[in-house]
Amino acid sequence: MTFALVDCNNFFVSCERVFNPKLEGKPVVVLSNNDGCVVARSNEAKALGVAMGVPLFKVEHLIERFNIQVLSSNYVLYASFSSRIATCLSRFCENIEIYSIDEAFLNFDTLKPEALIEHGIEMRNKIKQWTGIPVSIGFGPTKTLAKVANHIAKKYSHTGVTALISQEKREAVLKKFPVEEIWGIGRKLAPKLKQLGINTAYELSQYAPKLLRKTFGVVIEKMLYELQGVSCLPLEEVMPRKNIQSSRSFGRPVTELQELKEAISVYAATACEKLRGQKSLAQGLCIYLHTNHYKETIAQYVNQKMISFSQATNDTRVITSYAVEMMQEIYLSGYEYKKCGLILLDLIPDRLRQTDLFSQGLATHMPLVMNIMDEINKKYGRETLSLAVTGIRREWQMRAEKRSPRYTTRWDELAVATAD
DNA sequence: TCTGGGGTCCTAGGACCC
DNA sequence: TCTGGGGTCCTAGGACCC
Repeated sequence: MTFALVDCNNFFVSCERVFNPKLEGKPVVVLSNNDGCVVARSNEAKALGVAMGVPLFKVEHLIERFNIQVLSSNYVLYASFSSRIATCLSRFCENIEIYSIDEAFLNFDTLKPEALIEHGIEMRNKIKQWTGIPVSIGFGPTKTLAKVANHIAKKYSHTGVTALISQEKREAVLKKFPVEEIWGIGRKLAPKLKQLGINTAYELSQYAPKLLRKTFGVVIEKMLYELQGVSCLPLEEVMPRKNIQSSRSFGRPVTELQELKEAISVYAATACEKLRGQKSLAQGLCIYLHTNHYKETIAQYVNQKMISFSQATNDTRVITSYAVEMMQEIYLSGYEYKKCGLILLDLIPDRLRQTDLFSQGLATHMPLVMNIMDEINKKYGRETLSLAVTGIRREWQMRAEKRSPRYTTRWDELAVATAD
């Protein structure tokens, strides 16, 4: 087996730079929703000590002192770059797993090991040329080793491409690779492994598999084999979601039921659009709301409610009306709410649609109305059509004060070429 | 003042059954 | 009174990822 992992460098920052070249060479960070945390950093910002995931207010001093450029996140723009990159990749390989917005695994079993690096460099150059986004590429006999290779490529390689195929090279690299940097070893597991004397990826790969499984479970056992070059994690090309969640923190504390109903309706519309996009139906729905648990001085309230539908659906109107009703049931007045959200549960393919015995006429029309709504929104921009219950003023909506224009998906926000 | 959002998989424990 | 053992299904919670 030969896997490649293609990973975009500082993805969100790179997207911003494509349309705003003045950001090139400068320290730049991109913020999470609500402008809360740092979720992407340019190399320059990393070098200044801005940590991943840090709340903005904690690095305010660095931003001021070093004049770091700060941007709100623009997910519509990033998603559009992501799909362009996926299109490029499909020119090089038929078997692709889109792992996240900025990463993809590719299968290259048919390519000779000697040819990998050259092939990688060509892919990298083409992606840069066609989309403007720099990527790093790692090759390995397993997904975990491709991840390690990608890490090495990003950190040490001039070409941005690394292959870890031969036994000797793999061992040499793993002996210097800290155990906490392995894909799947997080903040809790790393100290436990170190207590057992496992400090490097190599030491993990040489541990007794059965003992490891007993202490940490099957996930870590698979990791051990993956590090040895035995593939346990297959390429998963199509991954329809099993649940779809939509939620946001509010831009300000929310106390009124009316606003919560608006918010949950907006999230329902987003989630249902995704649901139809992956051609699924939901069989259940969970909604939740809570106050700000970081604020110890205010009264706290957390609640959720879950239901199963009698008939699987992807109709925004049906799901919204359930969501609004459920919100009414779990809402209590007198609290300052920070966030609410909704999860569509137990998704199944929509070809399994069961028409209800008692509502045949209506049921057959429902998909059509939703399809038309999706088409219109796709053509004329998000929320050209929406349900009235989602509200107009939406004062509760999150902050995004420094967002760049949606250059690639809105006619009115296209980039403009000027002569200055 | 200011602390994201959306996922996956695994496991332990309870309820229930034979 | 005996209070075993194995199986399934469900759920909540933990850990991790980007």
